[in-house]
Amino acid sequence: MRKPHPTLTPQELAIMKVVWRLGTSTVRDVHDALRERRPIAYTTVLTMMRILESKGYVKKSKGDRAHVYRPAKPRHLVVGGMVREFVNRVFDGAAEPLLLHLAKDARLTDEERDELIRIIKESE
Amino acid sequence: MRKPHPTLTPQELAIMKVVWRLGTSTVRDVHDALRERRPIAYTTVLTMMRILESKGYVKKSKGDRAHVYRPAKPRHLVVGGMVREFVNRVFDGAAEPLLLHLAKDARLTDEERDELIRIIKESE
DNA sequence: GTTGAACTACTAAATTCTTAGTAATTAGTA
DNA sequence: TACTAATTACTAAGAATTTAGTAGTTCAAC
Repeated sequence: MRKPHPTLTPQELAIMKVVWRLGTSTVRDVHDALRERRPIAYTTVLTMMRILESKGYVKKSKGDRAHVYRPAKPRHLVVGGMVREFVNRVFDGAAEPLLLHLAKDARLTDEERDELIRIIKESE
Repeated sequence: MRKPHPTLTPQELAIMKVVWRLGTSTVRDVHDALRERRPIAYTTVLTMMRILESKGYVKKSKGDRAHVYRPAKPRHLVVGGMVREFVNRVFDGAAEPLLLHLAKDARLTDEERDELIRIIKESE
């Protein structure tokens, strides 16, 4: 009746950000990292890791004591998919309006502006 | 326990796209427009319109026969909010990585590229 | 070897989102 | 007036998402 989220749900993403940052992590590592920002139960993180594993976003291997997780898909690929999904859903697939929108009110440094212009010119 | 969607849910957005496009519409108008793309029940649209009204995205007024709806918030404002939420959630608030990502694989025409560069230069 | 801490598997419940049905109302028409 | 078509209000239910508890296992230390 209702479609599953086509990419990462908000909480899945929050977990994956930590997994990508740490490279290799146990549930405890991820739990510790998340708890710095908000209260969350250990078993909640465990459940999310299990879901992420079943969806193919992380891989689990036998560690010394606890299981060791590592990302199964590189960050840029997954985030790229999320960007594409967003552009499709909100802008009907047209990236340009979003680019314009961002370019207008993003606070960019001179260096960032230069780099961006360079990349745009290269992209033809 | 679970947070409500901070902006428009996917189906709310699909409805709002029609409402923004038509400017003034009845439930039937929106239903007809949506049905061109996918099967959906009249009462489903009705329910969504009621939700959108309660959330303040559309306004209802007495029409000749059916209620007449019109957008309560301009498209660019709502979409802007969605972009901001996305940037916050996925890129921790930094617009630049998203801009770079889009600039790299957006298929832009020469005109679009020029316009974009002009806007970036103006934005300092 | 027993105890305790850490960890996992399994289960479950609250909430949101999506979809739609049923009954009631309204207005036009035979 | 009685019937019909359109519309609305109310209700509901299934799937997805998020959160976490309970029971059981494993490993290390005493």
